[in-house]
Amino acid sequence: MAYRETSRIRERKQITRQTILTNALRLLNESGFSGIQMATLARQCQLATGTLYRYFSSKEALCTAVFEHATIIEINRVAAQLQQAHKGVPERIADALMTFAKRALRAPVAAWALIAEPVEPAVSAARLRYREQYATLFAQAIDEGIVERSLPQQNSTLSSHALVGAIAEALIGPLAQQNQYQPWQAISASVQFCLQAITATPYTIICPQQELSHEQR
Amino acid sequence: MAYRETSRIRERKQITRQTILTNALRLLNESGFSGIQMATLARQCQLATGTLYRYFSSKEALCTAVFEHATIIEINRVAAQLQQAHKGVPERIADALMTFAKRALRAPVAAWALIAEPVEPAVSAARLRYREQYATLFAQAIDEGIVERSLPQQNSTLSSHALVGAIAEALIGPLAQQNQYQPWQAISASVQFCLQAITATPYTIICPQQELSHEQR
DNA sequence: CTAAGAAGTGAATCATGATTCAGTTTTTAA
DNA sequence: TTAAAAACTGAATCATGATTCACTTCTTAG
Repeated sequence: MAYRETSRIRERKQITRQTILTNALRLLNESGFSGIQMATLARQCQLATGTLYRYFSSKEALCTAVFEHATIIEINRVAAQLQQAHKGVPERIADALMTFAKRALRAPVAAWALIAEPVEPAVSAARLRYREQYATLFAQAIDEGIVERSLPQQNSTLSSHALVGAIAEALIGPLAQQNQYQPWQAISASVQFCLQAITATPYTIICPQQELSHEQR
Repeated sequence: MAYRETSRIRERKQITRQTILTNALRLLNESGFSGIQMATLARQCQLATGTLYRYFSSKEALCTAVFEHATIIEINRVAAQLQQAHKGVPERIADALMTFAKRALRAPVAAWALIAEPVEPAVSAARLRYREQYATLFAQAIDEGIVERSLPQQNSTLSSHALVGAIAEALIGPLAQQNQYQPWQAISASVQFCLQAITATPYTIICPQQELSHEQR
């Protein structure tokens, strides 16, 4: 017996892994999953292609990890909106949904990659986990709302899944093919739909076009 | 001497060519240029892969032709808007720009493919011709407007190119990466910008959100 | 310092999809 | 009916990018 992994090595590997993910994420933002090529990625990380396979068993596994890495970033943004202490739960949820949607529309290549780009089955499976994570987050907020009486009694797990499904649908539409409505219309309608669904009262959201026409006058 | 191409054969070849383009266009709408595979396309057309090469010298040439075919469809839509006899030129141009933008947002995979998907150089060159065709169309309308006095005197060629550039920019932004604004905001602002640019007077467009909130009340 | 055990390397191999081409079928004019 | 000239075919070949693996370098415990 001689070599044994030390914390120094563990940390170094952690950094290398992070480097790979960061560079892959940049490629994802530039041209989607199809833009991630093992040789290119290795070069950008200053590693040999073989080394990538010491960190990820296949390109599919790598793409899945990138997917999850990107998702965590988005999740954190949404989580931040859900934690605004000075606002009520319904408003926080509306903010979170809007943030989710706006970020998707602001980085559409990445959003398209995360939501609609045709990918291998393993990445599709990650998509399901991704929605699950969002649902969990929203479910916590809903539970909070129920406790503070700003939301009526309800099954928070069910509500949160419905909520994620509705907002994703509103984004998949505009980003993919077969929708009949327009992006912003779909988003505001969805947020309104979601909020009305969980508050069980009418809910009006501020329309970005109103801000625009105000500025221009 | 014996075989000589007859009109019967010429027509049959024309139909085959059209079949290829139609099937390729469907693939384009489904998953962009990367979704067009020679073997798949040949199968869908009930042809051998080699036959595709009798009609198009390479996949690149085929993609270019598909690009142009798709473009012609879009051009015809825009042209139809520009020909509405009962409306003034400025309104017709606004309608045409909106149509262009809306269609792009309604078929974003195709729009992304036509406007932003990374493609071979020959297809990029087709993009320039595509913009040129739009410019020509708008230039004709502008000239008409000048004659009927609904538009002030101006260089219609220059104006039309500026107009196409502005609206494309407003679409490339939302569909690609680095923009700061939202799709509908970008479109309405661009159409407003374009109309104000060519009419030299304030111009307000109807905001889709207003229709929405009206419906929902 | 040394040898076991990893980690890292990159050229060789494999898989996928574009392209070619030798052979087959179709079409035409005489 | 026939032979020239296409048109068509699809298996073979080529190109690109993922994956492997024999080898080298690094790290650690003794």
